[in-house]
Amino acid sequence: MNIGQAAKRSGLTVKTVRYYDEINLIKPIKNKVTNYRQYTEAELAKLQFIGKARRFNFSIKECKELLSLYENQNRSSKEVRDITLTKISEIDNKLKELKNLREQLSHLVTCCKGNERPECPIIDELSAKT
Amino acid sequence: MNIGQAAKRSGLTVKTVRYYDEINLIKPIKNKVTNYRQYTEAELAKLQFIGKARRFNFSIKECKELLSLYENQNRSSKEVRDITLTKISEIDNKLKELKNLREQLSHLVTCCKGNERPECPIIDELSAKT
DNA sequence: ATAAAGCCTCCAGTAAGGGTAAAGTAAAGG
DNA sequence: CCTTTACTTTACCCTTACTGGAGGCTTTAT
Repeated sequence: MNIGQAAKRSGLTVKTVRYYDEINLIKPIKNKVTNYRQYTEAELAKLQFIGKARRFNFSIKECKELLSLYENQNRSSKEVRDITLTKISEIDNKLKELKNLREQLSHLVTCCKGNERPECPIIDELSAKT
Repeated sequence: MNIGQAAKRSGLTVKTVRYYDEINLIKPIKNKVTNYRQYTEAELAKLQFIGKARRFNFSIKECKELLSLYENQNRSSKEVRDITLTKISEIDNKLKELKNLREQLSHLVTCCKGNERPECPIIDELSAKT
């Protein structure tokens, strides 16, 4: 199938699918005459796989690893699990950081009157010498 | 003072300070002879202000707004507060999204045996049609 | 006098595509 | 058969917020 079909059926944009070809993630064969990309059902399945992995917040690099495990019948489920655990721990770090930020910002907000006057504890905090 | 001093005292890198000049965030005067950037104490204070705002997760664009409020003696604290509230709500959205992802991934991990065998519920999930 | 440190500009790269343009190709309608 | 419309191609610049490096001045220290 052409790239438009592959994109539609995978829920990705044509741009994205073309990008995945460019970075050697999923390279279809090309029609020698028209120079159009030709996607097989197997390649479509990989596009769908990548799309889902991306939605799970895996980076392209991680998607590449997962894809090679997906294609490898001799994989150990441990490898997949380890990548996932690493991702979870990254998410945990990000969560901790964001919670901390939220805490600090919301503290500042409660201190600020939010009126027409210029006095502002938020600005004061941002101006404070560390 | 020269850029090296300004960078050191603001806790930013020389590269970053130069970048802030380039994007018209904080533009020092330049010595006509040596072409060196010359930072005043007031500009240093702004660099410190930006540094802190960035650490609070404000984007450069938001830093620009905050900086103009910082410099405006007629500001209303409400404006500052509103920017901060918007930032908090963005953080909340991100938190929600990350918590959701974490939930799903950790569920998958508990389903996966993580052994030497190839059967893997994580791969299966990523392979599943939508 | 010379070497090291500091400064300058310009160029390229990062993640993961998005936007647009010019041009070739295909399919449908008249 | 011709035209219009839809699809595809490559190529280039844009995004965020910098970071790194090359090559070349200036200042400072020895």
